[in-house]
Amino acid sequence: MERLENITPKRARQQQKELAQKLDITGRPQSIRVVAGIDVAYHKKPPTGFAAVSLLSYPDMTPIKTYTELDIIGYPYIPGLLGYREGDLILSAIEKVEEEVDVFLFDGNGIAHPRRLGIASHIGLLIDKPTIGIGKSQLLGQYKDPGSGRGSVSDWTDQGETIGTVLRTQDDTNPIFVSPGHKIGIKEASDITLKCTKEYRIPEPIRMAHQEAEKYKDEGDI
DNA sequence: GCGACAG
DNA sequence: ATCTTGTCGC
Repeated sequence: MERLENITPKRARQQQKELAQKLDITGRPQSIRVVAGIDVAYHKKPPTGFAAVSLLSYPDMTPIKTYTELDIIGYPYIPGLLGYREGDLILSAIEKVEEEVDVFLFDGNGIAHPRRLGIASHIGLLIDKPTIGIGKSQLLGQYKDPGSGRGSVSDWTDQGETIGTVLRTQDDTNPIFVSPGHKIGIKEASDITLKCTKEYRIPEPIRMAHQEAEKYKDEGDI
């Protein structure tokens, strides 16, 4: 099978520009019943990574099931090329999912990226499903501080174009950076993300995947 | 050239 | 991301 990680940084950046042309950032998923959160945890010794894909019902956020995958990571962390580092591992985990998933939430950005192809957009194109990128910090661009209350949003722009929203998910807590990955619009991505947030800053699907990935890490070495 | 840089 | 203790606050 095609190994996403076997590509030089130079070629990867060129490929990103091409793939970004195929993105669809309009509309919204038909009816949303199941959302999945994805996260990857790392071991230190062998560059080992653990991916977790947690499925939750929408909008109540009731846990359904979690799928995981463990493997060696063969690509370094290079800002802007996160998809090439975690892509293969994540795709393997997603292939195991049997249920129908309506939207995937990623730990990382969507079109809020130097070449408009953050990991959420990249994976979204490969699986041809709606995806949303959730960042905990600002990678690029500008924005006006949102209000201090939960639900306050502000446009996130870069190079003169809107790339997402800065969303306050809890009163008086740092906002999160939301950008559409693929097959979803900016407004829709922001609204869905807020509904996936309960009592914490981070959306439940991603919190669960994060938690599951670390749990799996403790248990067994490869 | 210099500084920044999701996870 | 990961390495790590205590500590302020609901």
